[in-house]
Amino acid sequence: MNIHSVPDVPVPMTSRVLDAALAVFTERTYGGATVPQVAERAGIGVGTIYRSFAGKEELANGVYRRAKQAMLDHLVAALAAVGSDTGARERVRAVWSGLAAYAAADPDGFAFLEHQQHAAYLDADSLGLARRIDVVAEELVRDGQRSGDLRGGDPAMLVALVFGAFVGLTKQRRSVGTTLSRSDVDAAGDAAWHLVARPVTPTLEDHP
Amino acid sequence: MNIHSVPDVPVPMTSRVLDAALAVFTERTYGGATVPQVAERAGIGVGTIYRSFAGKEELANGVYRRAKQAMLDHLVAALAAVGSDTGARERVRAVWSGLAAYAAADPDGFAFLEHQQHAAYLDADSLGLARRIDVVAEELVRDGQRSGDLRGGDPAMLVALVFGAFVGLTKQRRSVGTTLSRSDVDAAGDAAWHLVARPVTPTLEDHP
Amino acid sequence: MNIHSVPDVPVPMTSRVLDAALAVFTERTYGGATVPQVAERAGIGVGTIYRSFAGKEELANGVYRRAKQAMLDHLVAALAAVGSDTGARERVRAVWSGLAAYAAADPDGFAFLEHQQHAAYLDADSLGLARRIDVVAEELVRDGQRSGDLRGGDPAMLVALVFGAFVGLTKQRRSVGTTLSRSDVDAAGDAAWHLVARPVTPTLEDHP
Amino acid sequence: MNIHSVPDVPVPMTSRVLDAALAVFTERTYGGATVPQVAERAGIGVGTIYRSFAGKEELANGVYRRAKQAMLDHLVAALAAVGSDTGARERVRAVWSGLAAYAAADPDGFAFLEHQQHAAYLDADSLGLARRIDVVAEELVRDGQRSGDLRGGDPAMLVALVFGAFVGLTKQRRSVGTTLSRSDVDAAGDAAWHLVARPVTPTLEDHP
DNA sequence: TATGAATGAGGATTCATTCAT
DNA sequence: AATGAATGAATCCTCATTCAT
Repeated sequence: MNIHSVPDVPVPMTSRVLDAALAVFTERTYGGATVPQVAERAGIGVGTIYRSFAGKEELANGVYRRAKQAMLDHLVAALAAVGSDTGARERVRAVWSGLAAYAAADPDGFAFLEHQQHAAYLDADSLGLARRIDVVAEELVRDGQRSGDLRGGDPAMLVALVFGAFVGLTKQRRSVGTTLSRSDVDAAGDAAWHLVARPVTPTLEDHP
Repeated sequence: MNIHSVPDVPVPMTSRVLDAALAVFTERTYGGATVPQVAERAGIGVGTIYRSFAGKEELANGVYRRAKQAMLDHLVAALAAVGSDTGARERVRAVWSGLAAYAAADPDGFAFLEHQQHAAYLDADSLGLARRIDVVAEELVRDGQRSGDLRGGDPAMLVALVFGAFVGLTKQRRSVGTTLSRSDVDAAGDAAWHLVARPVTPTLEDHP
Repeated sequence: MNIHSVPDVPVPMTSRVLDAALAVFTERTYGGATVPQVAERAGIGVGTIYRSFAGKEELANGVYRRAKQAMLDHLVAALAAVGSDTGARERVRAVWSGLAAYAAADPDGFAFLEHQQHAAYLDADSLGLARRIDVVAEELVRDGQRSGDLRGGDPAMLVALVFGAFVGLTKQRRSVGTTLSRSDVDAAGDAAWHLVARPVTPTLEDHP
Repeated sequence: MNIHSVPDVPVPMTSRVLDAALAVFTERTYGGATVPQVAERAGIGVGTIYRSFAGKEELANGVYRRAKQAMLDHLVAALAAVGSDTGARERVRAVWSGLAAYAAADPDGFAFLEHQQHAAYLDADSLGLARRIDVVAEELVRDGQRSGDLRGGDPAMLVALVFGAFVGLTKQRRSVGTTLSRSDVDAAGDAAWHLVARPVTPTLEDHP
């Protein structure tokens, strides 16, 4: 039924609630969503939600955590696929593809993660998970900078630029109602590579 | 007091309300903000808000419109400053600086505009304004593509990538609590240029 | 301009306010009317109302009192016109015509007086005035009963029946949007007379 | 508990709310009543009201409809009791008794129906019901006029006179705090009969 | 004197949460 | 375990009243 479900296995309650909550929170924002709306979407009674989650806030943390973890899993899987001894370009490509894979597999999850102001309800665990993904990405950038393949500057900034570019892309696609094709992803990924690649022709300017 | 105020002139009610609403909406999201919170922030009574705005929704449209217009003004001003006969690189730089100038002058406004799900309350006028800014940017990209300075592909996609990169940058800075320095902006702008620049034939330079 | 105004004399503030308040209270009920609505109807500022009346409640008492007094005046005038030495039939006719004259001259006032639940805001003076009109009518009934022209029973009850019949008539006419013609009034007045007239011994006439 | 309840059956929520709303609306007018007042009277939470009724307006329609229907039922029952082949006098008596029976069984309902300005919130269904009761009464008058038992004139007017007289009676009784006794009703009903009866040729009796 | 902007208590309505079934 | 009726605090909004102009 969705990225988080397994065929032929009855979807457990918690998962159904998270699915519904993700859909509703994504569509209406945490603050704009109501628990009854989540219940209706899940096809269950309101009270049932409270059997799995202490309240709306914990529910939102559950949604956030599951999505963030899935995104991390996709990134890690994409990086693992190219191996750890490839060049920076391959690894950036892998990251970009990993993001695309997750965004394709769980568009609502991706969109939800991009909402601003999660701060109002995120707990320490959720924040820690968010931090881990940043750390992975920043480490990657540092590696690339060390090898001379990536441009210099604050790794966090480069990560933010690439990640932001990808988010911008998905947002635009969402606004026009289309999905990213394989070639769109590749074309944009190529562009994103140049965003962080050590500029060519720099030979003259950088080291005269 | 803020980007929208003029020294030594008493701030009109509407403006005070918009200022407060922007701050509260940005901090807590439209759905998470309450009208009393806005009133308290503005230092006025709740009822006073309803003298200037028909309701929370119209208030949010006012906030959105003012911010979007200011962003557009900054972009137009930055482009006007470099003239219309400059090369693509100069113009991309101008756009990037214009965004930075607006984000620096009105950080809350910039952040608010980046919120997702404005759709729940934006009216036709607001949507029209949003569209205008996109049109300006896309036209710029088309020009650059025609002259061969920018890479090919859907102009809207390139705009989304650049804009997204900038948003990612501001978001990251906000999360660590620092502001963008002039050199940060320039460094990131240089990176963003390569995001859209026509790639130098990679065969020779990259793998000689 | 209305029953309470005199030609060529500028309408004093208090009167304008009462006129507007009567119209609004009649149309929307005391509880459903707002002071700003009264102000707008009067073509004046809200604050101005509070220069003549301490509040909405006192305003309603003013409206009530003026209307009740006008009704009393009409009744007294009609009775005076037929003199005090006429028969019961003439006097009942006079009362009926007096009511009709007032209802014609000040339809809103008449309708307002018929609203239920004035009790929520009427003060002692207003209640006293209301009582006076009842006393006049009951005394009239008692006279007629003494002379043998009117049927027996609680005078207050007979008054209530006649008065109620008249109110029912005006209400029905209001609901269909027509006004009472002279002949309507007379026909209904004739019927009303039989309501209180001492019945002719039915044994002979009805079953000869 | 009231006219609408059945012994030994737990009063359903809707009914409890209607009972309370009737009491509060009757006492304070639709515009002057508040939903919390209704809730308190019903001994339930405010939110509970909104489970049975969409809002104050729909609640008022429910109250109106239930009362109007009950009044209609009483009239129909009273008419059925005398049969359709009786004379006009019997049928007028039946109507009068039916009104009295309803007013006795549900004084608040009767009083509420007499409020003016229901128009502000009544919906089409409620208005249709109101019309039905008028149609029944007018048809009765037309029958009586055809048979020569009732005086001529617009049937709606005669209905209005009789109905108005009854309303005047209940209003007066309410104001003095007493209830109508059987003999009061009969005495007043006799008077009301003469209100609509074809007058006996006045020439002989009045001026022999 | 007349005004109407400003106010905040109060009104209608919603919604997170509980708990008896 | 699951439900959804019931709740009342919290929300949006209105309006009687005040007061500086």
